[in-house]
Amino acid sequence: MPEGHTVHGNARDMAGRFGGQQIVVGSPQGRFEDGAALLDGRLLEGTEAHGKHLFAHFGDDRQLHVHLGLYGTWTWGDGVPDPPRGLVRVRLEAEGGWADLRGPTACEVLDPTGVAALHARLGADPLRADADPAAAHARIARSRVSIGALLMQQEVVAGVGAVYRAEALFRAGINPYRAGREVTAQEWAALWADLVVLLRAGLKAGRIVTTRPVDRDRRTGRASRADSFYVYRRTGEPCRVCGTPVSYAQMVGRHLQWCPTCQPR
DNA sequence: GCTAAATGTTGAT
DNA sequence: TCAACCTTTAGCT
Repeated sequence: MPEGHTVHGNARDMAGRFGGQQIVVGSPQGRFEDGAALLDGRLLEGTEAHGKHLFAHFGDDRQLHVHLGLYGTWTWGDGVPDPPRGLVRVRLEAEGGWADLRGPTACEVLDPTGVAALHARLGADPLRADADPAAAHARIARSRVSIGALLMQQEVVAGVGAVYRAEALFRAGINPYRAGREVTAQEWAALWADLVVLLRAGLKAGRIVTTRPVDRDRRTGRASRADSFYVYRRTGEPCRVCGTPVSYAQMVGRHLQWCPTCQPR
């Protein structure tokens, strides 16, 4: 699931596999031929993620920027890759193996100006050491927009998507319709701290799990995929904490679930 | 094994 | 406001 934790994992994996090597860059699909030519044969100096955006540094003057969107995926492997199957936008090859990118929303080569502009419009990323949660709170504290909508704005908090939004608000006991300016500094501090915990756990596990271990096994005696969340995709099912049926609405064009008892208006 | 829906953003209309 | 992206996964049969 490509929320921020996925992209940070991509950056980590890409650096581990290709960092410091000369990369053969191609676009078997053909849609990125011009960009690939700008990177082909250059040294991959490092990678980073900011929210859901991946940056691969191919020298001082150019970076590969990728946003997976809803469908995009990276596939990795050792040795020599098979002939491309399906629509491979980008293929990277080096001694460290190969990587294929399919279905991204954004895939482009940026110069330092473009990179700076992109970072400038992205907000606090719970997985970055340089994140500025105070700046995020400054925006939230003067906004009449709901906290559920604000968490989805990448210029406020970078890396949170529909899953982390629903789950973090549940764990904080905050109703998603509450206006940003009605979230106290203390509540924001706790919410931010929890996002750091949740995204770090997601990065480590490779998938999103927000339920505490004690909450997982209580009923069935075993952990399952459905037990990974408190409310996300559990509309109408009993809240794991209080039993109230989980509510559903669309907010900012995305699914949102919450418990009307644990997260009162 | 098949179908429908999904984690998200961009660019066209 | 809507289509594109065109993969993965959950949920059926």
